[in-house]
Amino acid sequence: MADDRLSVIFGALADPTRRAILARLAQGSASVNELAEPFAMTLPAVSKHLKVLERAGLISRGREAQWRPCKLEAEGLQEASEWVDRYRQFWESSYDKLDAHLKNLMKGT
Amino acid sequence: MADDRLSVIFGALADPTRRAILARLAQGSASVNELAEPFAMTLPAVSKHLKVLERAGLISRGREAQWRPCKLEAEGLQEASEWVDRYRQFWESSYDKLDAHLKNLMKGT
DNA sequence: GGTTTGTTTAACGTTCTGGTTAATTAGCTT
DNA sequence: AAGCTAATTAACCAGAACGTTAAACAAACC
Repeated sequence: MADDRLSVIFGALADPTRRAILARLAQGSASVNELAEPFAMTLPAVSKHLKVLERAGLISRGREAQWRPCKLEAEGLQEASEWVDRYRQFWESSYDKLDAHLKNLMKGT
Repeated sequence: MADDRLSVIFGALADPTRRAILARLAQGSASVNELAEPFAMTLPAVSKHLKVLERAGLISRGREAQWRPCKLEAEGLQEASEWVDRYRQFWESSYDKLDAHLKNLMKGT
């Protein structure tokens, strides 16, 4: 994967485990063990995912005794959103959207 | 990369060449050769990128004589946007945002 | 039918990813 | 100091990603 900001961010989002970690962190900070718990993989694997997320600016890691609490970070998400949003006008006016809308109308009657 | 919808979409976006192709297609359909022109890579490489984008539902490809015109497709972009938007409330209320806002105010005076 | 133009497929090499196990670091507890 | 718990690092492996060149396919053109 290329190492420019957006590639790193989207690359980080391109994994279901990492997206699940973000979803979990949206409800509040958690330790590595807590984050790892739902997954059928070893701790080092999760640790690597966290490093990827951190590099992408999607999480940050603190330090509290021997725990390394992770929290969701706005920066990366915001950058991703800003990029995608540049295309919003495109799909909002697209035929697909119109088509879906029409189908919905017909289903309703 | 995992093969679930979102991973495929974000994976496709995690490459500057592919994002550049999407940016180009936002201004209208183009043939493979036209799309390849700005890049310092061979045609087969571009062809592969297009296949990735197609698989992600970010573009579609038609057929016109020996040309294979590509056009931007709303579907994939929309899905990406919907996912990211679930976190919008998060970063919009974040300290970072507030901080940036305050800095802006101070810069303005 | 042969050539030219546009594009894809095949085969291959290198680097990156995502996982493993084993060893290590860091900090608390006794 | 020894031992426990939390987490990371190191070394390794299989498979995927991204590029190459060479060959094949498709459709127009002479």
